[in-house]
Amino acid sequence: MLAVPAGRVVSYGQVADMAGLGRQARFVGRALGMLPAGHSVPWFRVIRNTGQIAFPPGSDTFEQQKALLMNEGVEVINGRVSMKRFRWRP
DNA sequence: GTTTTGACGGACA
DNA sequence: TTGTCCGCCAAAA
Repeated sequence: MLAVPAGRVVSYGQVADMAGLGRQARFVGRALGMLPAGHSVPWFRVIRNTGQIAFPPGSDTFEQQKALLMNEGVEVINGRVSMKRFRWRP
């Protein structure tokens, strides 16, 4: 499921692979953008493989996601999530 | 049926 | 680890 633990972020490819889509990460993004307003999917925890948010800095969605991630305890710097914390053990 | 864009991924510097 | 370039897949125009 798209249930990602709080304080943890997953890349689109991760979700795609988990959903069985394979390398269709784009499909995931499209599906998320197609989600209604009352969705129960933590889309804000879904970021790119590079650790950068899939939104241009300054966008409303970007700020929203950034705030949510920071709220979860994820370090968001310069519109980028410190994936060093998700690579190997800290 | 063909072309373009996209909430992307992986490799190289 | 971060930044940049190329390439892959599917949906929309």
